[in-house]
Amino acid sequence: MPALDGTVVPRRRRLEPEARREQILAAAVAWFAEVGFAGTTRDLARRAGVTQALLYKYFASKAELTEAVFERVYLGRLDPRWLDELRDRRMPLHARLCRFYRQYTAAIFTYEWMRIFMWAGLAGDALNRRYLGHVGERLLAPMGQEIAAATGHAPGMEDLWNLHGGIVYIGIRRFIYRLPTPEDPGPAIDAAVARFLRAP
Amino acid sequence: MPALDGTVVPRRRRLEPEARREQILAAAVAWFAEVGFAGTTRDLARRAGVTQALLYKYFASKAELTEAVFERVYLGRLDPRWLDELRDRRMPLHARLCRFYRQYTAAIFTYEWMRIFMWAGLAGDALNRRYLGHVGERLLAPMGQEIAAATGHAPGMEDLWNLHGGIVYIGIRRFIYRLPTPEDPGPAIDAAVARFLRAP
DNA sequence: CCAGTTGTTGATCGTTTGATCACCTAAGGC
DNA sequence: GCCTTAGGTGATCAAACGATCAACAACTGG
Repeated sequence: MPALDGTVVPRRRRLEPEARREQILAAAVAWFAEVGFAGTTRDLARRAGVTQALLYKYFASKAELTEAVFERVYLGRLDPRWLDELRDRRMPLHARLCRFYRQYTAAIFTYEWMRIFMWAGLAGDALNRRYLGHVGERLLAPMGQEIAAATGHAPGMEDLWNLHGGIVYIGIRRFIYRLPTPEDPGPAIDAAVARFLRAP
Repeated sequence: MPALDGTVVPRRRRLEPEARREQILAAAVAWFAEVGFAGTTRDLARRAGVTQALLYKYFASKAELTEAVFERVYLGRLDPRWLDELRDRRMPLHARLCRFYRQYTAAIFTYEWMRIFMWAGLAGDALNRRYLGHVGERLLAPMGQEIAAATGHAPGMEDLWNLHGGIVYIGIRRFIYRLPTPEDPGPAIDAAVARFLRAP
């Protein structure tokens, strides 16, 4: 089909199934992050640049598509090396905590992750609670052990959640409430960690 | 209409418009808090114990109903006396901050408020940002002045948001993520305030 | 160049949604 | 008791929703 400028503009572009599925999934992540899982498949298809019917060639239902969005967003987000580095006592505790939270926030302070995590939390998704259970047991608890070993005083889990929440709240302010926040959360993280360690 | 047990069960109960509107609004707050504003008017009506058509005798549209839910949830939630008490220097700073955050969390740590606030935040509601702007300018900023006056060192706004976020995150864990938290947030608040004031 | 494969589409189905209507009936004044 | 008022209901509409299907057309191998 020749366009006005003479170039050929095919109305349909055939993609390999893998590429097309990836394109739809990426659009779904962005779309559901913005409007939540109540967003319609028609608007999603328009945003992805495909027809609504095509969605159902790659995902059997809307539920299966949202499931794929969950997996994409959650999977591989927590780097197992973080725990090893948290426990590497060759480095001062303060530096380890700052490094961890800079890495952690670099991983989750994205528009897609923060918002989909919050949508899923409100919807009562189980994956959400499992993720936070993992954070508490596999990250915060060991972190508490390191703090106890270095300072001689073991913080309670509620103290650790307070440290964690104060830092994560930066991302909530920015991506959920769309309030202005420092471009780089690093200094705020350092200050929060310093305050936390200064206390007995 | 006589029921099986002989008592008269009127199929329709007439209520004064004020009482009926209040009943619907209360049900709407609870319902939208649970499932978000994408919840259907039919399910809401069933929950309120009225017919769906009746909703539209008291609210012109679903948008007007959600607007009323917003007002109900937001309005009068911030007590102006809190600011006065924060500035009352006859009491030690530490005690003032603890008292404030105990009152503040007592006001907002409810299933309805926390969840509707989060739903509205994700939806991009303007009332949400206005509320948090108010918190920053009318509560956190004066709080910073009091801390500066008492300790000789003025905290930055980002530090204050960190204190605030760490405490609010208790409510987020409980009502948004449905994770177990201490029944009484008081001790955690005291500890967070103590840590914050101990730092220079 | 052509035929077969298959990625893609427009049209459409049944259901659910917000919203409206004519009609019904409970309650209060006489 | 009766009649007027007004709170409440069942039925229904148009639009939007998730999902399906036959038909189309872009690419591949020959």
